[in-house]
Amino acid sequence: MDKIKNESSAEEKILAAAKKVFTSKGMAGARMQDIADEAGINKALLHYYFRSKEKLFEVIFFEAAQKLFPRINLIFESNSTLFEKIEKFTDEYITLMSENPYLPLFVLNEVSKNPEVFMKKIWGKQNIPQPQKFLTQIEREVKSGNIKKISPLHLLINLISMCIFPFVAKPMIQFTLGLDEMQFRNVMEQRKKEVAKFIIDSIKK
Amino acid sequence: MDKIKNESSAEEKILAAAKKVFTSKGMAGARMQDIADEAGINKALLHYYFRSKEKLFEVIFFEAAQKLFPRINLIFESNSTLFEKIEKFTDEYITLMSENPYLPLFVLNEVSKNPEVFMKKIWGKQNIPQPQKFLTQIEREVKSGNIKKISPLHLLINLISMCIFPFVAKPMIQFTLGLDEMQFRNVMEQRKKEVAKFIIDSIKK
DNA sequence: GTCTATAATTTGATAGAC
DNA sequence: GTCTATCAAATTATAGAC
Repeated sequence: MDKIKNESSAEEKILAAAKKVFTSKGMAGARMQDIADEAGINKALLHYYFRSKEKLFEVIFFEAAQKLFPRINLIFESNSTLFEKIEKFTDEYITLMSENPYLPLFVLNEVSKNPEVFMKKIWGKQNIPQPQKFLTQIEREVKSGNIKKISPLHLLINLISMCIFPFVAKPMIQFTLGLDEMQFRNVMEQRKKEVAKFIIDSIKK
Repeated sequence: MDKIKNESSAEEKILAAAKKVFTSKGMAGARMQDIADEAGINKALLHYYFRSKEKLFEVIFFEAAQKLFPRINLIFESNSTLFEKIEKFTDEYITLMSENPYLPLFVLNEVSKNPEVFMKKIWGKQNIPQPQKFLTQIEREVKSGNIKKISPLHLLINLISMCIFPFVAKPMIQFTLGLDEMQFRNVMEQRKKEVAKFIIDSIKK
């Protein structure tokens, strides 16, 4: 129970190192030796705590996937108004991505390399995003004439695209626009409001 | 999946096979044996035509990268009006991505794993996207009061995000929205007009 | 040019001392 | 729990026959 807080345990060091190596190199590109070096421990110790590379990867991947997805539901299923949901989503989601910039590309890439496994293991439970309520709400707002006529599906895709893509294309954006780390962070900070404003401007009457 | 034609030369068969394997598994995950099998030839022949795995990868990667990027410039640097450029960009770009759905994730992923090499080798020449003209055009339209006040930078990021992201997140979107291949294609076809309309609705006065 | 066989290297995983 | 040493399998690359 009484752990010295400054020193993390071997298991914690391994998990932190594995997260760093897997998210930057991917499952196929990561080396157990890289993770051991990064954790400052021996390679054999990885197998002592986590049976295999695949087991270790799954721990990191599922933690990442759950960070990326389920929070969407909390917003979609709340009782806020449409505009409130849009503002809340952009703010919270871009905040989350800013804290884990490598996460979206890592998860999307691994998912696309193994869609079947992804579906079964991650969303076999209760984590499936249920955008239906959000889609229905948009349709209702359109029909009641509160917003312009727009496809709920495309509005949803637009919202998510504008929040996540900048992190997927981070190195590309930084290079083409000549942004250093701090400038990139600032631009993402601005987007929390800019994206919501952009969307609302497009759909409000 | 495309069958590799019997009458094409060995080199062509290898390139087609390498494209398929590399874009689906990435550099680290691809196996020379996979490529040889896919091409219907022997593994040694890969090394006869292309010295090493890395050389073969570079051919595929640079071809893919050039398909993804330089066409942007043609639109950005044309003399069309802002609205025309937006409509042209969404239409042409989504068409291009629909023809190569695996390309964006492949390129973005490999770029992020090696940003330095990417910068030097791909854009050391004349292929660097020059969005400056487009950004200036937006600023001019804002100042002259033709469109709403908006950050040119964020408008550019929004435009590209909405065009490319759906292909990066293709498996995720298909699963959460329950779309088969044909339905996904149809949704992307709709987006050619929907995205342009969405943007123009947001910025027009 | 294309193949079979094999070398050389990398890498995930284990054995066993402490 | 942690280490060193080592195995076994996978994988890139080459040699040499045809």
